[in-house]
Order: sequence, then structure tokens, then C-alpha cells
Amino acid sequence: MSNNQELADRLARIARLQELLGFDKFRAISNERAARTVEGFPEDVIALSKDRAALLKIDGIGPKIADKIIEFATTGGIKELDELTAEVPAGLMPLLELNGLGPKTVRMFWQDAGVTDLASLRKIIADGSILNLPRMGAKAVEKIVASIAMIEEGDKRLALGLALPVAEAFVAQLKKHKSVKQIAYAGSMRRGKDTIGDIDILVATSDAAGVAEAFRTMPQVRHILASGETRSSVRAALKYVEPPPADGTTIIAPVTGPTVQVDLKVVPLESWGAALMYFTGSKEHNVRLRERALRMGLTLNEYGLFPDDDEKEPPHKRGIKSIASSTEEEIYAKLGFNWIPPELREDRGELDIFALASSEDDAAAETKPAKTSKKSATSKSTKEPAKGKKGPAAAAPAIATAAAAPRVLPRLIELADIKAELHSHTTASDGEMSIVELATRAKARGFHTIAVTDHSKSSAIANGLSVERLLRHIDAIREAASKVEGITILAGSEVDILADGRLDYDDEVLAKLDVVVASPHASLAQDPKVATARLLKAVRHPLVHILGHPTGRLINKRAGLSPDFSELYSAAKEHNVALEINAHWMRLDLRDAHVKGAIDAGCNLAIDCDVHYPGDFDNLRYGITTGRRGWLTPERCVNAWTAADLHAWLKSKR
DNA sequence: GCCGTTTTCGGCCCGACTGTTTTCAGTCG
Repeated sequence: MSNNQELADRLARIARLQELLGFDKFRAISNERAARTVEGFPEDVIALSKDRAALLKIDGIGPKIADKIIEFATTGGIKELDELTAEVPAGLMPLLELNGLGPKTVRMFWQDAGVTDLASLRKIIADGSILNLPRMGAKAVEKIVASIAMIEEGDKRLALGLALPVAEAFVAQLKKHKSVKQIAYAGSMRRGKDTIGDIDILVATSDAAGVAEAFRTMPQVRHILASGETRSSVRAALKYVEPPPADGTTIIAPVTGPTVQVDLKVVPLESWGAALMYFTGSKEHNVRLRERALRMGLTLNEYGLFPDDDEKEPPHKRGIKSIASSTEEEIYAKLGFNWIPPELREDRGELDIFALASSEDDAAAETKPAKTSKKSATSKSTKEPAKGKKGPAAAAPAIATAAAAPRVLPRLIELADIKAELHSHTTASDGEMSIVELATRAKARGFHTIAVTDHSKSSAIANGLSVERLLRHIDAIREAASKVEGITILAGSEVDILADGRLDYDDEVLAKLDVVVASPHASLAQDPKVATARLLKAVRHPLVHILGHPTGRLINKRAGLSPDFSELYSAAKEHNVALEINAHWMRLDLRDAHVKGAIDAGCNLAIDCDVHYPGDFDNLRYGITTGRRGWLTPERCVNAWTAADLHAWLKSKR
């Protein structure tokens, strides 16, 4: 686990303990918010902790939390956390994970009924004494029992690549319903997160009952959890198709396999934009937008943007006309923003880019002045742009320096920008296609270049090539290149980075290759210091072009390496090595926050499909989404370069 | 615990839903 992740976990634990202990809830919220900030922070926070002033510049981090970060960096722990932990029975914390149980209820169980863990909660349910507690009726208990069952099944977040096809199938099916005016999936899926909790489908229709009925009766629906007039909720099968085995047969997951929760929400057509924004999130992004609305004398909810008149009843219920509601674009515009791509809506600087311009807009806004009771929420990052700083702090707080960036969001990478695949496997190692088939498929996608990069000798399990086989393979690639027109076929290798950082082939062999992708495949639980040295050695190797799946993580299966990313980024920039975003949905490695860090550090990135099977080209969308979440532009993605530029870069390392 | 272009105290985003209640607390997204 990375330092940032460990610190974020600790801060989040402090927040949860504070809630359980009945502290002021805003204190807990502050710790929780700091946890999310640290988690998404592109630089290693330990390195950043050497400069307290830089820490304090980060939005949401004040003196107390800065000290906790410094304490964690120097001692590896946080005393406050230990003290809070000692006050609460260890078994109580997992109860917070139960759906429908919040800190207030769990605290009440603990204080009033002596519940200390799941077992003692079960006991008061079994003997019925739970019914004597405040607000505990038969239905409430029934829900708790269901939540316990759910958590025992292991309710992990699902990889995007498993969930997205399910969502698309629902959308495609429901679109056929004639009454449907608008339909889209929203939530973290629309933002392109690497894992999702559930699928939110939004629909605007003139026949809510009919669409809900169609939704509940789709063939992949296994259970109906709730069904109302405007909301329905089901669990649907993941119709997950495995990559075909060698004999060409296709395995489809059985109907009893894993399921995912899908929620359908019916919204009024005139509120489509507001509802889509609201349900797309993120929560943090929405909070910032609503704070901004308040400063402009407006209020934003899922029905639209309204004048803020201080009445308690929501404006849409009083027939107040919205200022904007039907499209996302008009709502963002009224708030002084261009439309923000969903992948950026994480409150990681996407709103601050406009901050300088928007403070001028505030004065010119045609709406009434903000009320005195609602304080301005202008973030720290809108203060003076950081300038003239030296040392680690100068590069570190990307969030804090966002105001210094141009006032226009970058033009993010798109699927159509990709013109080259630089990481692919053939039957020579563990792929399914011949060189010619691989090249033909790449050409059909409009690519100008494909690099054939089979595994190196140490990857025995993947049928890695000995030096002799590699040399013959290079000849075969050259021959195929002369046969297939309209695409450049490059001879490459995905070379193992051995545990000590040496590469799996000698330099004279590597020098014969057009493209070297160096990737870690074994020893993926290494100590971070060792891992850093290992990857740095590969990046500094003069013949390496791309660092492949740098951490080796597998989503929900393997954490992978936790190198010091700041060092990795600066080495990659210095040695002109592209860092890979491996587009396979099981990897997505680098992940979004790392991409942002690499971009801020000035690195180039590669988005590659690591093609083994024909269908693997389709994983490109996940790599693109991950790149967009990391603010990747086509200029910084080697796969989006012209053939001339790409080939010149590759040759520059020969 | 953080924050500030009415600032160093007194606030802190918004609404739906649920289940328990007869007006609301707690949870969720």
C-alpha cells in the first residue's frame, strides 16, 4: 500500500472513530475530507511533509491535520488514532459498513445495549431485545439482517470492465422503449473510476411505469430489491465473457454467478441536466458547485439552479422557475464554468482553474448578492499562485498551484486520438494471434503503427522467448512488415524487469529492437524502497522506451508495487521514458492519480492494450478513461503522436 | 477541524427516503 493510501486510511479511521464517539460532526468531516485529499494526491505525501507551509496550502488541510501528516511521516503512526482506537471496541467499526447503519445508530447500540461487535448485534436481534431500542421497529431490524447477509457475501466494488457492459446493455434495451426521451448511466461509472459500487441509470420518460416494468423484467435481472414510481433497484447478472481459451470455445458466466446492483431513476425531462450532474457526482464536486451557487445568490439541487430566497421549502416545489436545468452545459455556464468532462469531476482542481476568472464573474453576476449568513467558500488554491518556491514543494502541491494554470481545461485525450499500439503479444509467447493478424486488426482500427512485444525469457509461464527465439522472431516481424501495407510493424519486446532492476536481455540484444517495453512481472510484493530502486534502474536504462504496467497491480486481486512515484516521474522525464497506462480493465496501471502526478511532473505516457486476444483492443476505452481522469492530453500520449514523431522518439534511443 | 474580499468566531450543501413517529432523526448519495 502506498504511503498516501496508508495515511488516508488512518485519517478516515480517525473520522469514523470521532463519529462513533459523538464528536462534533464537522470535525469528523474535516478528517474525512483530508483523507480523500491525501488519497488522490499525486505526489508522495511523505516527501511533501518536509515542508509544512506547502501542506497548509492544500485545500482542506489546516494546522492540526498538517501536524498529523508530519507525525505519520516521521513516526509511521498517529498518536491520536491510537488513543481513539483504545476508546472503542474493535468489533464496533465493521458495523458502520452495514448498509443503513450510521454512526448514531451504532453508537446507540453500543451505549444502550452493550453491542461491541457483529456477534453481540446478532444476539440482540435473535432475542428480540433490539426492538426495545429507540427507532428500532420490525422493518428496521429486517434491513439490518439483510445488510449483514450482504456483507458476509463479500460486497466488493466491481471492476469497471465488468460493470460497464452491464450498464450499456440496460441502456440499449431501455432505449427501445418509445417513451424514453433521455437515458444515460451516471455515478462513478460515468466518471470512469476503475471500480464502481453500483450502476445508476437515469431516464427521462413520459411512461415511468412502463419503463420501470421493462427494467425489472430484463433477462439479466436476478432479484428485485425495490420498485417504486420513480426509483427501482435490482441485482443483475454480470454477463461476463471470459477471453476464449485456445480451442476457440466461449465461456459465459453461469446465471448463478456474481451480480451487481442497478438503480433506475426516473427524472423530469426539464431537469435532465441538473439530475445528470447530481447523480454523476462526485459528491465533492457537487458540494463545491453548490457552495459556488450560494456565493452567487443561487441554490443548486437535482432539479435545477434556482434563485436562493431563503425559504425552507425547496424551490421546485413552490413553482419557482429555474435559471438553468435542462442541460449540464447551461448549468455550468450560469455558474461561470465551461462544461466539465465527467472524468474530471473529483474536486481535484477542475473548478479552481476557473477561479481567477470566476471571482471577476462574481462581481458582474446579475443575481442578488450572496447572503451574509452563507460564507464564501473560495478555496485556498485561488489565493496567490505559488511562485518562486524551491525544492520538493515547488513541484509537489499540484492541487495548490492549479490557479496558476491556464483558465481553460486541457483538451483531454479521446479514443480517436490513438494511432498506435505499442504493447502486444503473438503466438510466439502467450498471445492468440499471428503477427499478420495482429497488424491487420491494428490497421483496421486506423492505427499507423503496431509494435510486437512478446514476453522475454524469464516469463516462462507466458512462454517467454529465449534470445535465439527472439532473434528469429525479429526476422519474422521484419518479413511480415514487408508484406502488410499501410501500417508500420515494429519489432519489440516486453522485457521483464528482474527483481533487482536488471533487464531480462543483454544490451546488444535490446539494441536490435525498435521498441522496448520494460515491465515488472514477478516479486510484486517488494518493499517500496527496493521497488523504487528496481524501477528507477529500468527507467534509467538507455534502451528502454516504455515502463509497462509500472506497479503490476490487479484490481481487487493484487496491490502491486508501491514505489516512490515522485522519483519515478522525475527519472522518466529526465530519461525520456513513457509511463504506461495499461488499458486492461483488470490492471489500469498506472491508475488515475498516478497519471495526474506524471502529467504534473512533465512526463509522457503510453496507453497500451497489452493485446493478447483480438478483443483486447476494445480495452482501449478503459485506458483512455483512466488517462482522462489523470488530465492526459494527446500531446503527452505517445500513442497519439504522428507516425513521424513517434518513430523519431523511438529511434532517438537507439 | 477548517475557513475568511462583511473573518479569528460561528458557521459549515441539498433533498429524498425510510421508518419511526405524529413532526422528525438518521442515512444515503
